[in-house]
Amino acid sequence: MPELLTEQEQALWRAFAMMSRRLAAALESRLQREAGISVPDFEILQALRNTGSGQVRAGELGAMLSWEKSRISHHVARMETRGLVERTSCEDDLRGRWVTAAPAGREALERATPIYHDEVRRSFFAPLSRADETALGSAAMRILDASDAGECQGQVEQLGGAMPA
Amino acid sequence: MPELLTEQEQALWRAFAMMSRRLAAALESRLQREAGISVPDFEILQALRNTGSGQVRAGELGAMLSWEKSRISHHVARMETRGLVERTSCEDDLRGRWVTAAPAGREALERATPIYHDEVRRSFFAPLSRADETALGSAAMRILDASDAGECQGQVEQLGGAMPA
DNA sequence: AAAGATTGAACTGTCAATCTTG
DNA sequence: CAAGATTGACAGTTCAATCTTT
Repeated sequence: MPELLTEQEQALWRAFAMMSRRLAAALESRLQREAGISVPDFEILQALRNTGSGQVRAGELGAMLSWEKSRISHHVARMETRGLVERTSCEDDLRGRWVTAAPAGREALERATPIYHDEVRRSFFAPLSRADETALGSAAMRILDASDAGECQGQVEQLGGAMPA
Repeated sequence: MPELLTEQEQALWRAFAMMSRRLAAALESRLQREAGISVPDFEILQALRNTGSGQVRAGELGAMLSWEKSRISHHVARMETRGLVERTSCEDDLRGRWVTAAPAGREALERATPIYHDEVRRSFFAPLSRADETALGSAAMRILDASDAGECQGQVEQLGGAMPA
């Protein structure tokens, strides 16, 4: 195992890691400043909207986002105190909980969506050529495939069908 | 600004974000499990070693890692209680603090280094072709350049000179 | 007053323990 | 006991306030 990375490889890895952190931070601060919500808030609200009924059980929400169940619970509880979502008990299975977007949550999502898309476009897509995009897509697919190895169903296939040619 | 991303673009961005999170999580859990330290711990210890004298002032450490000063202070304090680093006052400028690696910190770094490199090789480089590497490097450079716009001196040039052809 | 650093409060995410229902 | 979810304790991070030295 003592095969260390070359200088070139270390430089590439550091650049990749820094790019990732930078992009995440830019998105976070812009969403927070201009829409008053965090990226995790946004992801929850988006997942709720992507559900036809607008009602999702906490566990399923966790599966959609690949979050731990306790993270879902804590985060949804915090969002409820801020009036962004509501929680109600299931009738048919009293262990479960329905999570729904509150009016304020829907408004926040509407405000946040164009900002989110704009920031991704500016900081991620704008500097990339079409060739860069294609290459990034294939790289992401391979790395995710390798890390999957049997878990995390379907999140990768989604990209496979939608890749830029 | 209401120019939303296409489905393809959203899929690419999601894949990229998931890849980043997955890689960071894999590295974190492996380092924690097999070497008993976190990635931030590792970064601090690495930065201390990369300094010839083994002595760095807290502020400079923050500059090396692009961390906030309070983050450095909190993290180094925690590492000190675990016996990984030591802090001493500067003689010439009593406002400053020297940070040095303690013996346990140097041992942890030695243990962690091959694990860190191995994990980066396995989860990041192994799935990539040479073409993927080159493309990722150019993409990272462009995105970092765009986000820099005057700040963060020299972290990008480092890659420019060391890119895989 | 400015620079270097520490501190405390607030928030996020993780792990293990717990509670309730099936 | 297993499944669905909540809770509490803890580490990491940020922000603003503070303290000391220049």
